Formats: sequence, structure tokens, C-alpha cells
Amino acid sequence: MKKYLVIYHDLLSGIQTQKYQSGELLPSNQQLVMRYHVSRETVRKSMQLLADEGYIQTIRGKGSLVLSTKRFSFPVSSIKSYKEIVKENGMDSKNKVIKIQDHVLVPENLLFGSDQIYAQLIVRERIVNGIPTILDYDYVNEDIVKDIPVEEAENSLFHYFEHNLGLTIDYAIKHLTIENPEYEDCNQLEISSSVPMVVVRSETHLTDSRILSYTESRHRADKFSSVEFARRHH
Amino acid sequence: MKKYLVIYHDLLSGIQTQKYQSGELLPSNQQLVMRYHVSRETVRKSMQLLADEGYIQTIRGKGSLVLSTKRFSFPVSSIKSYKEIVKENGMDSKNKVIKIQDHVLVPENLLFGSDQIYAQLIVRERIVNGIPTILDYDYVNEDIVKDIPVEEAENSLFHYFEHNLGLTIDYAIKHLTIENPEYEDCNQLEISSSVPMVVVRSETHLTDSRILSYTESRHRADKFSSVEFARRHH
DNA sequence: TGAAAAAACTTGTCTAGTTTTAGTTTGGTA
DNA sequence: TACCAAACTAAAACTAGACAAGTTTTTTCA
Repeated sequence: MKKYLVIYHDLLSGIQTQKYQSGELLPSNQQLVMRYHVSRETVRKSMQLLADEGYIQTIRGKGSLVLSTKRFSFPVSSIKSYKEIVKENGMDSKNKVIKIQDHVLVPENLLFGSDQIYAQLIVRERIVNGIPTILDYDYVNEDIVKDIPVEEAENSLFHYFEHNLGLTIDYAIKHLTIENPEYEDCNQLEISSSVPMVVVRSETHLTDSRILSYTESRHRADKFSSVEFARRHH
Repeated sequence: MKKYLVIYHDLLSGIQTQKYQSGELLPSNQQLVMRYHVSRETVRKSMQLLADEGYIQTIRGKGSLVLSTKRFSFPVSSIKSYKEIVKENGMDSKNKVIKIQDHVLVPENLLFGSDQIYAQLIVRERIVNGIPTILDYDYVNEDIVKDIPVEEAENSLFHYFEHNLGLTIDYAIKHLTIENPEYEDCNQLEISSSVPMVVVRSETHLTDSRILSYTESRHRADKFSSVEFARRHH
């Protein structure tokens, strides 16, 4: 693995296990240079990543301050699989595949101007702490992935793409709106039509910019919560 | 200004003015090294910023691809003043100060566990395309900023903090939830109580990690739209 | 002419330094 | 004791290279 990622992951797990507690300083760049036998630029690359993601705040002349750890959230501005979110937040969650359908045209309202393609549709329900909370519609580009096994969809599509197929997911564009529930929402999630839905529509891309999938994620608004970290560039 | 930011801003404005169109490649690292008389690492830092923010996709062996430009949005995962958003999106918008009040305790539900502080409260209404859309409650830390002039609040608080007071805003943590409207929401925004509200509560920090302000931003959900770019780190 | 090899570019990672900027500590002086 | 300046520490920005790993173009030769 790349050196700067090794250091990044070491420090991150140190923060997550509270070896480095919030309010404390991380080891200085120079200390890490000696510990890992790398150049300072490499150490700084790791720090940059941690700072971008809101884990630390570097202060010139002082050191790198560990910020207070994040609270539970559905992340809008990072790419994580549902499995990863559940794991990070220690949630009790189940994943139910409702439907898998081959060779479906991706609906117009998910395309945002891109070309229309055929995809494999996977509909899933996320049950968080016993409550059906999210309905997910994944349209996976059939030029890239074919015949997704049900048990993989039940587990994690991202994990299947990355580990079994060797694909590298790189970036996504997400649109978030609030909408009235459809019949399907009320029916599947067992809610009244007065509960609004948070709808996140996204395009997921590979490193070569090809579109891997379109996703529509429909959340009960009353169970929706998102925490975002943002940094200002001057 | 820092060299890498000069290059970053040059390239960004080139993308925004369509001098570099989406689907095309930016000038190569080497070309930029010669054009700006800087080292390659400096050029790469600029590219890194553009890639992080979703403007380009770098492809090894090929170059830096310009991605399709973003559509209108209220950004959740970046720190921008309302003024900046309006400008970027060419919106017609008015800003009305409703109330300014000194020495107010910041409400518990905005603190997320931080210590309680006294602040100057500024309540504002954002009128987008003639429709009252957003209610903003800003609680500005009175240890840092005192006596904000009404005309500055009418214009842009961020601009006042950064340009008049020389403060450097650095990062923010934002919590997004969907809630039922309060009486004040319906009254000020002239909406029925059946329109849900998108509520964004945030802490804004300075470079030294001190909290500059707490903000509660209440949006009519039917007028809310957010586009986010997310990159996966491997 | 066609295929393979080589050259020329591209970005990615890393090194080992220098100079600048900004806090912290400390020690002397009024 | 209060305060200022100097010394110290640590990160920020930058430089000038090296080599790797891809892509594209050109050349070579069978």
C-alpha cells in the first residue's frame, strides 16, 4: 500500500480508538518522519487527508489538533456503502432485497442529462433498529456489471464491485431533495402519506469516468439525519 | 497570494468561462510548470484542489479531464456565504434583516455538546426569485465579534468577518434534518404548516478552532435542492 | 503494409532539502 | 511584576529532482 495511506489509516484508527483523544495533538510531522522512515511531504499528505475529512485541525507553530469525533449520520458528501455506514455507527441494520430485474431503462429523472442506458435494477429495503427506513433503487450499468448475485446485493453492492470484480469506484454526484412519498414508499416503509421523503439521487463513476450506476435512495424524513464537515479554501 | 491558489483560481475561472470545456483536458502539469515558473508539486496541489471539488478528474497517463459543470444547489458540504452562492448561480435574491439582538444565550439544540456561550443574534430572511425561502438565525460569538452593523448583516456576514475584521473562517460542521415548521416559519415565509422545513444547524470555526458562530438555517423543503460531489479515498 | 518496439508524454509517488510564517517559551529589563 | 524581544518549535509553501505506471505517437523492421 502507498506509504501516505498507511500513515493515514494508522492515525485514523488511533483517533477512532481514542488513542489520540479530541483536544490532544497528534505526533509532530518530524516524529512521524522518523517513525515511518519517510519524507515530510509524505507525512503531510496523510495529514492533509485527515484535515480534509474533518478529523484534525493543523495549527502552524503548534501541531495537529484532534477534533471531536463525528456523530451518527447518513453522509451526503462522501461515498460510503451502506454497510460501511452501519459499521462506523454501530447501528443494528438489516438489508432486504425486494426485487432484481434485468435490462431496464434508467428513468429519465435519474439521468441529469446523461445518455440513457440499460441497467440491472436492484430494489432494496434498509431496516434500521427494526424500523424500515430507506428504500434503495440501484440501476447498475449492464455494460460494466452483469448478473449480480442476490446474496451479494443482500450484503453490499460496493463490496461486490470492488472486491469481487476489481472495479474502482471513484466519485459520485448526489442530488438531495424533499418530496412527498409515493405509494410504494408508504407501502414498503409502512408510513402515512404525511411523512415527507428525503430523496438522494446519485451517479456513481469509476476512475475512468464511466458511469457505474444510478441510485435513488428514499429515506423517511423523520428518521433522516446527516452530519457534514466542510472546509473553506482561501 | 500563494502560488498554488493563483494557479487553482486561474484554472477554475477557465473552467467556469468554458475556456476549458467539459470533456476536454487541462494543460499538462509540465506546461503549467513552464507557464507559471513553479515546481510540479505546486501545480499538482492546484490540481488536487480542483479534483477534490469535482471540477476535474485526473487520469494517469492521459491528463486532467474537465467534468461537466455543476447545477444550481444549496451546498451542504462546503462553506460558502449566501452571497457567494447567489453570485455563482446567477440567482435573483434579496436579504432582509429581521432582528438583531445583543447578549443572547445560544440555544441548547444548536450547541451539540459544546459549552454554552453568549452571542449576538441576527435573524435574516432570504428572498429568492421573489419568494421568501430561507430563515437564518446567526448566533455570533460575542467574545470574537461585537456590534455588527446592520448594513453588513444585510450584505454578507462572511464578507464582514473576513474583509473588515481580518478573521479567517476555516471549517464548519453542519447537521441536516427535516422538521415540521414552527409558527415563525409559517408566518415569515408565508407557507402553510404542511410544508416541511429543511433545517441546517452548523458550527463555524476559525483557524485556531475557536467557534465563531452557530447558525440555524431553515429552508422551505419544497424549494430546497442540494447537489454534492463526493470522492472515494482508497 | 502491419505489427512490434521505442520514444515521448501523461499523472502518481516519493525524497530531501530550503525558506517563510506563526505560535510558544523564556529570559532580561524597565 | 509586567512586558518585550529573542530563541525555539512546528507547520506551510515551495523546489528540483527521481522513478513508476500508465497512454499515445512515432519509428523500425520483418
